[in-house]
Amino acid sequence: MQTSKDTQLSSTLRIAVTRLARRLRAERLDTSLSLNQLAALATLERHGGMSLAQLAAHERVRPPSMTRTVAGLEQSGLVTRSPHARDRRQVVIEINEAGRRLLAQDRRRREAWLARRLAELTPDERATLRAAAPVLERLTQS
Amino acid sequence: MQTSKDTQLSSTLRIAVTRLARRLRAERLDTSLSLNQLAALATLERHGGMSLAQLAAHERVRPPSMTRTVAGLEQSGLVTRSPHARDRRQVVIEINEAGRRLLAQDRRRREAWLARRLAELTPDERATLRAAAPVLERLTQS
DNA sequence: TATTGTTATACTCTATAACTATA
DNA sequence: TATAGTTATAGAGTATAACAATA
Repeated sequence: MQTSKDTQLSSTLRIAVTRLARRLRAERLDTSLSLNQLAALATLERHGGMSLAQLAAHERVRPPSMTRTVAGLEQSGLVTRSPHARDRRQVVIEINEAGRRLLAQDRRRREAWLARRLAELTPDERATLRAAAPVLERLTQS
Repeated sequence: MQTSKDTQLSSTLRIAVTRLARRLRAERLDTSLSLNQLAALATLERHGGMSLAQLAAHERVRPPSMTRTVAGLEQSGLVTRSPHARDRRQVVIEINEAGRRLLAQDRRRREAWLARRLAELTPDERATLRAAAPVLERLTQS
């Protein structure tokens, strides 16, 4: 019974989470930045400055691809590139203030969409989601 | 207060759902099919047979792109193409048994990963998610 | 004449291989 | 000699434009 219930929970949760993520993704206003550029920018914000190879590894792309992605971000004035203090082969890439502003804007837009959907729920349903949110977070950390 | 809490709920939920969806996406074994082919196949399973133009509209791509996507699916033996009964300009694309089996396999794999994560939670946490799953589903329908 | 689907062609994004500069 | 990053080039995947078949 427990097993059968969890199989069903896996299924329902997978479908709901996948669809909700797709809707959220579609809400980006962006237009000028590609999804990959946006993802790289978010990684730089979250983990701080890093070398091109490290950033490429984070995003699971090859260094040549990241070279182009970063070039675009730099041209848009969202990141800075500076030589590594000790190893002059390396380049340190960091998000700047404009980059942070853009990410904040993007998040606000998606969260505004979600907040409108949440407002259509009953208070009980919202309470259920408030309880579930930290559990969903834990799922992604294991 | 309510507003502030919901702002936070939007934020937490957005992050958790986005990350969980990314992990689930990464679990596909697939290898041979592209993500777009997989998505088109799932649409055919969910909505039944349809013309190429209808399928392209569903997947938000242009007809020439869908021509190629469907060609790959047909070559892999997962869909059938047959002329429309009345309008011979149209082609009806349908998923076949092999296509359904492949989708079921793919889902089982992702759900197995999720079930393992769920098994690591406490019974209370699982109960919380069971209550939340239908609410999350409602969110995507509004 | 309008519509469905395909073919021709170009653009974007990614990859591997070759190259430059540093270690 | 090995490593970090860039440049050269090729392979997916998508798009618009032009075309063939049918309505």
